[in-house]
This record gives sequence, C-alpha cells and structure tokens, in this order.
Amino acid sequence: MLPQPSATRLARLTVILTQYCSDSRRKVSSKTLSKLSGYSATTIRKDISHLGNPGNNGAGYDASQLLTFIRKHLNLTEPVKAGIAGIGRLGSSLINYPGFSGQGIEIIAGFDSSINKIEQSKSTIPLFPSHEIENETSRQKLELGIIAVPKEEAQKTADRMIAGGIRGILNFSPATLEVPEKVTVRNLYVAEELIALATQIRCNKIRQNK
Amino acid sequence: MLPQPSATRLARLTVILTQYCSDSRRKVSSKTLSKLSGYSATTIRKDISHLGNPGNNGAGYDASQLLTFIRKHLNLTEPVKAGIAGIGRLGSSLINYPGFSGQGIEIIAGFDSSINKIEQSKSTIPLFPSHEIENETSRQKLELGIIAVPKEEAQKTADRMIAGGIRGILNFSPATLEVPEKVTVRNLYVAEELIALATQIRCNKIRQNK
DNA sequence: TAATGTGAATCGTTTCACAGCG
DNA sequence: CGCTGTGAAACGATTCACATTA
Repeated sequence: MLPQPSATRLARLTVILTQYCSDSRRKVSSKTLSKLSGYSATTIRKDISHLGNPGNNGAGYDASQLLTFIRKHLNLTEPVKAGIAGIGRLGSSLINYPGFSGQGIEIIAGFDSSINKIEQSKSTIPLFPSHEIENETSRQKLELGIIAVPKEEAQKTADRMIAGGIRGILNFSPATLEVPEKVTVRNLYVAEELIALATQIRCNKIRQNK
Repeated sequence: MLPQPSATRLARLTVILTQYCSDSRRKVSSKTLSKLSGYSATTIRKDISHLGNPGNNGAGYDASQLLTFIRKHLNLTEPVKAGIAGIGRLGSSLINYPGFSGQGIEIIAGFDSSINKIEQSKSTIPLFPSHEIENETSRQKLELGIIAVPKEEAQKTADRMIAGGIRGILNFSPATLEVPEKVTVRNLYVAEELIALATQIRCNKIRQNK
C-alpha cells in the first residue's frame, strides 16, 4: 500500500528523470536524485522500494530503467487524456504549456461558457461550449478534468465532468468541490498558498520540517 | 508549535470565513466549517486550539471574531506585498486575479525579461525588466515572490529575488529551486499534480485517506 | 567502498473519547 | 443537549541503523 506522499514524490521523480535521461546520462544514485529533487536519499529509496525491487542493488540505478520501472508501477504507460474547462488566461497557459506531452499528459479538449469570444482558429486543441462537457468527456473517454473557471461555475463544471465519467479533477478555482467517493480531487488554492507562505515567514511558531 | 498542515488548513479557513462573513452570517460551528472545507470538524477544532482559545466555548464561533482571531495569530493583520516574475499568460492571470486583495495579498510589481513585448499601459501594476528584480524587491520591501517564468530562468530569478531580500517564494516553474535556509519555497508543480492524479485513479495501491 | 533495500524506532498528525461550558 | 477544547490513543510517514550486494 503506497502512501500518498510517496506517490506525489514519485510523480516528481518521473519528471526529473525524464529530463535527466534526455541529457543522455545513464547512472543515477539516490543521492543524485536527492540533489535534484530536494527529498532525502533515504526517502527516495523507500519510495522506490514500495514499488518492489528495480534491480541493481549495490550500484546506482540505471536512469532510464528506473524511469520505466516507476512509470510502469504507477500505471503511467498509457497516456493520460485530460480536458480543461475555462479558457481564460490561466486555461490558455495550461493548454500551451509544453511540459505535459513528454510526461504522457494530453490535454485534448477545451471548454468555455462563452466559446464565441475565443479565437477558435488560434487554438491548438478543439474547443467546445460548456454544455458539451458531459458529452465530450464520455465520448473522448477523458480521465482527468482541469477546472480553471470562476468560483461560481466550478461546482457545475465538476458535476458535468463527473456525469461524463471523469475520475479525477485538478481544481484551480477557490471553490470546495463536492464529489462522489469514486472521484478524486486535488486542489491548487493559490491564494491559500500565498497566505500559508506569508504565515510561515512571519510567524516563528510553525514547525519547519525541511 | 503549529504543525505545517494546520497552517495550510487555517489559511484555507480564512478564505472560507471571509466569504462566509461577507454573506452576513454570524455564527459558525466546526461542523459547518467542515461542510465548507472538507476537513473534519475535529481537525478544525484542533487547528484552532493550536492558536489558543478564541472564546465562546460551548456555543459555536462568532464567524467574524473567529476570522480576526485566526488572522491575528497567523500574523496576517498587515497586507502581504508580493512581486511576480514572468508576465506570460500564467503571470497575467495571477496579476488580474481578483481574489487576492480581499485576503490581504497585494501583488505590486511585475517582472519580465522582455519587457518591451508587454503592453505596459494595459497593466494594472508597474512592470520592470528582470534585471531590476533585486533593486525593486529591496526598494519596495517585497516579502513574497511568485515565479512564473520558464524553467531555465527560474533559478536565476529566485537568486535575484533572494538577493533583494525576499523571504518566501511560490514557484510555478518545474524547476527545483536551491535557496538558503532562511527562504521558504512552496512549489506548485502542475504536471506532477496531474501525474499523481492519474496514478491515484488508475492504481488501487494508493492509500486513500480522505 | 559506495551504493541499495529494509525492519525497527522515531516522530508528527489525526482521530478518539470525553470533560466542561453555554 | 449541542458544541468546544483537549489529553490520550491510534495511525501513518520518515528516519535510522545496518545487513547486503556490486
């Protein structure tokens, strides 16, 4: 049973290893990965060992083997199909972010309430009006939904994605989403992050566990 | 000594309570806050009690008193002055996000390497070229820096902010930042979030602790 | 010797159970 | 009687210490 913090760190390691391998470096030790990630070498070894034994005890890891090993055990061999709701500045920045495809993340549909305003011809992915979310989610078998709409529309957007069969949601809106058990939500609350940061630097009462 | 997860949840509660109070509701119980936040009522009470006793044992909380109480104990009575580097789509969306000011977060300076490209007249905040980061950070006494630049520029941007005296960094770039002890970094790794989500929904091996 | 892999110990957080208050 | 506040228990994650292997 893999602890959730491990899963998050392993996700980070796949990104780091992708870069590392593309620089055509072969060997990598937990110590090197520690340098590149900020996690302790012990934590990294423990995280990896949760997945089983990648081989190569004693020497370091073969970088690309390790990457394949982690990807395989995290069920990341198939690309992830995602849709995004809200084609404002934030949504556009995500659609155009070049770092996803190398990680097997494919944003293949965009949704917005006022689709007319958008220069659809400029978009690199097909765009649909919001009332098509359910249809397209199920038709294209989207696994993940990204919510980049204003707070007021967030719950309704989530409901439509869920009705279409989405399994996971990454929520950039400040809303607290109510979803059924089977759907997983991760929230990126930017204001809260800034507030927490401000507290951390102003207030010496907070446990600083590096 | 306040646990870091508590601090993050309390930050979230201040945002929720701000909304709640603006709807001119007076009383709030830990149970209600649980509904609004997704955290358990016990966790919320424990988080609050870490700060001391807000009064009103037995009955629920007075919402605005509670908000003031939390803000005060998290050192959030003074506004937070922040600067942002990278005025692309992501950076612009943050500059124009209306949800910060009500939370005491003021983004008062923007930085970009190619400042000419930007329609400075359109911007609602002053924009500066990147080589001014150190100067402006120290001159305007910025506490927080937001990094929304490409990966390659992230470390240099952080270094400039730190040289200018920044204490906390919110990093949207996929880089791992190296910073001195006294500087706190929080990373928002979007690709990693999506990967972790994909793993979570595809893989039943992950501990799902709601 | 330099590295991994891992049971055991430690540490931190959450949850429980309940005393006490309005 | 519903709600807060809180020690104590339970739980989960990280770190330690070290056996093991190239």
